[in-house]
Amino acid sequence: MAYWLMKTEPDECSIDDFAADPASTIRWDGVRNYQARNFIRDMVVGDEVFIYHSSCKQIGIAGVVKVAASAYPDPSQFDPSSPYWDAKSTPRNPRWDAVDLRFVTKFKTVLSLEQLKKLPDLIDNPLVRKGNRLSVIPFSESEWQAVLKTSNNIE
DNA sequence: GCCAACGTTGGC
DNA sequence: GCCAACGTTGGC
Repeated sequence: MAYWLMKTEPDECSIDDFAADPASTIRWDGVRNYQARNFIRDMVVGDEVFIYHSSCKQIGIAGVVKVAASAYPDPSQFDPSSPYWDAKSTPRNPRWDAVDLRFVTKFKTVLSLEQLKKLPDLIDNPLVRKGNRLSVIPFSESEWQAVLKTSNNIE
Protein backbone atom coordinates (compact mmCIF):
# COMPACT_ATOMS: atom_id res chain seq x y z
CA MET A 1 0.00 0.00 0.00
CA ALA A 2 1.49 3.26 -1.14
CA TYR A 3 0.48 6.83 -1.75
CA TRP A 4 0.80 8.99 -4.85
CA LEU A 5 -0.18 12.27 -6.44
CA MET A 6 -1.10 12.68 -10.10
CA LYS A 7 -1.43 15.96 -11.94
CA THR A 8 -4.15 16.67 -14.45
CA GLU A 9 -5.63 19.62 -16.22
CA PRO A 10 -9.27 19.51 -15.10
CA ASP A 11 -10.43 20.35 -18.61
CA GLU A 12 -9.04 16.96 -19.60
CA CYS A 13 -9.87 14.92 -16.52
CA SER A 14 -10.96 16.19 -13.13
CA ILE A 15 -12.05 14.78 -9.79
CA ASP A 16 -15.62 15.42 -10.95
CA ASP A 17 -15.18 12.94 -13.79
CA PHE A 18 -14.41 10.28 -11.19
CA ALA A 19 -17.19 11.39 -8.84
CA ALA A 20 -19.76 11.37 -11.65
CA ASP A 21 -19.55 7.58 -11.82
CA PRO A 22 -17.98 6.21 -8.63
CA ALA A 23 -18.48 2.59 -9.64
CA SER A 24 -16.53 2.83 -12.88
CA THR A 25 -12.84 3.29 -13.52
CA ILE A 26 -10.96 5.77 -15.65
CA ARG A 27 -7.81 4.91 -17.56
CA TRP A 28 -4.95 7.25 -16.72
CA ASP A 29 -3.10 7.40 -20.01
CA GLY A 30 -0.84 9.80 -21.84
CA VAL A 31 2.05 9.87 -19.37
CA ARG A 32 5.12 10.44 -21.54
CA ASN A 33 7.90 10.99 -19.06
CA TYR A 34 10.17 8.16 -18.01
CA GLN A 35 10.40 9.02 -14.35
CA ALA A 36 6.62 9.32 -14.09
CA ARG A 37 6.19 6.09 -16.04
CA ASN A 38 8.45 4.24 -13.65
CA PHE A 39 6.32 5.41 -10.74
CA ILE A 40 3.21 4.21 -12.59
CA ARG A 41 4.82 0.80 -12.88
CA ASP A 42 5.30 0.76 -9.11
CA MET A 43 1.60 1.29 -8.43
CA VAL A 44 -0.35 -1.54 -6.83
CA VAL A 45 -4.10 -2.14 -6.71
CA GLY A 46 -5.44 -0.36 -3.64
CA ASP A 47 -2.81 2.39 -3.62
CA GLU A 48 -4.35 5.79 -3.02
CA VAL A 49 -3.76 8.81 -5.24
CA PHE A 50 -4.30 12.52 -4.77
CA ILE A 51 -5.79 14.18 -7.84
CA TYR A 52 -4.06 17.52 -8.44
CA HIS A 53 -5.58 20.09 -10.75
CA SER A 54 -2.96 22.10 -12.64
CA SER A 55 -3.02 24.93 -15.17
CA CYS A 56 -6.48 26.03 -14.12
CA LYS A 57 -8.36 28.51 -11.95
CA GLN A 58 -8.23 26.50 -8.72
CA ILE A 59 -4.79 24.94 -8.58
CA GLY A 60 -4.36 22.27 -5.93
CA ILE A 61 -5.44 18.87 -4.63
CA ALA A 62 -9.08 18.18 -5.39
CA GLY A 63 -9.64 14.70 -3.99
CA VAL A 64 -8.57 11.08 -3.74
CA VAL A 65 -8.83 8.11 -6.07
CA LYS A 66 -7.40 4.61 -5.83
CA VAL A 67 -5.66 2.21 -8.16
CA ALA A 68 -8.15 -0.28 -9.64
CA ALA A 69 -5.78 -1.89 -12.16
CA SER A 70 -2.01 -1.84 -12.05
CA ALA A 71 0.20 -0.86 -14.97
CA TYR A 72 -0.44 -2.17 -18.49
CA PRO A 73 0.67 -0.89 -21.90
CA ASP A 74 -1.03 2.42 -22.69
CA PRO A 75 -3.08 1.77 -25.87
CA SER A 76 -2.84 5.40 -26.99
CA GLN A 77 0.85 4.99 -27.79
CA PHE A 78 -0.06 2.68 -30.70
CA ASP A 79 -2.79 4.92 -32.10
CA PRO A 80 -1.58 7.28 -34.86
CA SER A 81 -4.71 9.40 -34.44
CA SER A 82 -4.02 9.98 -30.74
CA PRO A 83 -2.08 13.00 -29.52
CA TYR A 84 -0.21 10.50 -27.35
CA TRP A 85 0.88 8.36 -30.29
CA ASP A 86 4.53 7.33 -30.11
CA ALA A 87 6.03 6.19 -33.41
CA LYS A 88 8.84 4.44 -31.58
CA SER A 89 6.43 2.27 -29.59
CA THR A 90 5.27 -1.12 -30.78
CA PRO A 91 2.99 -3.67 -29.10
CA ARG A 92 6.00 -5.96 -28.80
CA ASN A 93 8.04 -3.16 -27.31
CA PRO A 94 5.75 -0.71 -25.52
CA ARG A 95 7.36 2.29 -23.91
CA TRP A 96 4.45 3.70 -21.92
CA ASP A 97 2.06 2.34 -19.31
CA ALA A 98 -1.35 3.31 -17.99
CA VAL A 99 -3.29 2.46 -14.82
CA ASP A 100 -7.01 2.40 -14.07
CA LEU A 101 -8.31 4.58 -11.23
CA ARG A 102 -11.52 4.71 -9.23
CA PHE A 103 -13.15 7.48 -7.21
CA VAL A 104 -12.68 7.66 -3.44
CA THR A 105 -13.30 11.21 -2.17
CA LYS A 106 -13.75 14.72 -3.41
CA PHE A 107 -12.52 17.44 -1.05
CA LYS A 108 -15.14 20.01 -0.11
CA THR A 109 -12.72 22.68 -1.27
CA VAL A 110 -9.60 22.34 -3.38
CA LEU A 111 -6.54 22.33 -1.13
CA SER A 112 -4.63 25.07 -2.89
CA LEU A 113 -1.01 25.01 -3.91
CA GLU A 114 -0.57 28.07 -1.72
CA GLN A 115 -1.78 26.06 1.30
CA LEU A 116 0.31 23.06 0.34
CA LYS A 117 3.44 25.19 0.27
CA LYS A 118 2.81 26.10 3.91
CA LEU A 119 2.82 22.50 5.14
CA PRO A 120 6.13 21.67 6.85
CA ASP A 121 5.69 17.99 5.97
CA LEU A 122 5.74 18.81 2.26
CA ILE A 123 8.86 20.95 2.30
CA ASP A 124 10.90 18.27 0.49
CA ASN A 125 8.11 17.12 -1.82
CA PRO A 126 8.75 17.84 -5.51
CA LEU A 127 5.20 19.18 -5.87
CA VAL A 128 6.00 22.43 -4.08
CA ARG A 129 9.47 22.90 -5.49
CA LYS A 130 10.07 25.52 -8.14
CA GLY A 131 10.35 24.29 -11.68
CA ASN A 132 9.05 20.84 -10.87
CA ARG A 133 7.39 19.11 -13.83
CA LEU A 134 6.93 15.60 -12.52
CA SER A 135 3.33 14.53 -13.11
CA VAL A 136 3.36 11.43 -10.91
CA ILE A 137 4.79 11.92 -7.42
CA PRO A 138 5.15 9.40 -4.59
CA PHE A 139 3.90 10.54 -1.18
CA SER A 140 5.17 9.25 2.14
CA GLU A 141 2.75 8.28 4.90
CA SER A 142 3.46 11.51 6.78
CA GLU A 143 3.09 13.65 3.67
CA TRP A 144 -0.19 11.95 2.89
CA GLN A 145 -1.56 12.39 6.39
CA ALA A 146 -0.51 16.04 6.54
CA VAL A 147 -2.52 16.78 3.40
CA LEU A 148 -5.58 14.85 4.59
CA LYS A 149 -5.53 16.58 7.94
CA THR A 150 -5.32 20.01 6.33
CA SER A 151 -8.09 19.21 3.88
CA ASN A 152 -10.37 18.38 6.83
CA ASN A 153 -9.46 21.61 8.60
CA ILE A 154 -10.49 23.83 5.73
CA GLU A 155 -13.92 22.34 5.16
C1' DG B 1 0.15 35.38 -22.63
C1' DC B 2 4.68 35.28 -20.45
C1' DC B 3 8.60 32.94 -19.28
C1' DA B 4 11.63 30.06 -16.12
C1' DA B 5 12.72 25.47 -15.54
C1' DC B 6 13.15 21.22 -17.17
C1' DG B 7 13.46 16.89 -20.35
C1' DT B 8 14.51 15.31 -24.91
C1' DT B 9 16.67 15.34 -29.32
C1' DG B 10 20.24 15.16 -32.49
C1' DG B 11 24.61 16.89 -34.58
C1' DC B 12 29.23 16.50 -33.79
C1' DG C 1 29.34 11.69 -24.42
C1' DC C 2 28.72 16.66 -24.79
C1' DC C 3 25.72 20.32 -25.18
C1' DA C 4 22.91 23.69 -27.94
C1' DA C 5 18.46 23.93 -29.64
C1' DC C 6 13.99 22.90 -29.09
C1' DG C 7 9.42 21.67 -27.11
C1' DT C 8 6.69 21.27 -22.96
C1' DT C 9 5.11 22.18 -18.30
C1' DG C 10 2.83 24.95 -15.24
C1' DG C 11 2.56 28.96 -12.05
C1' DC C 12 1.74 33.59 -12.34
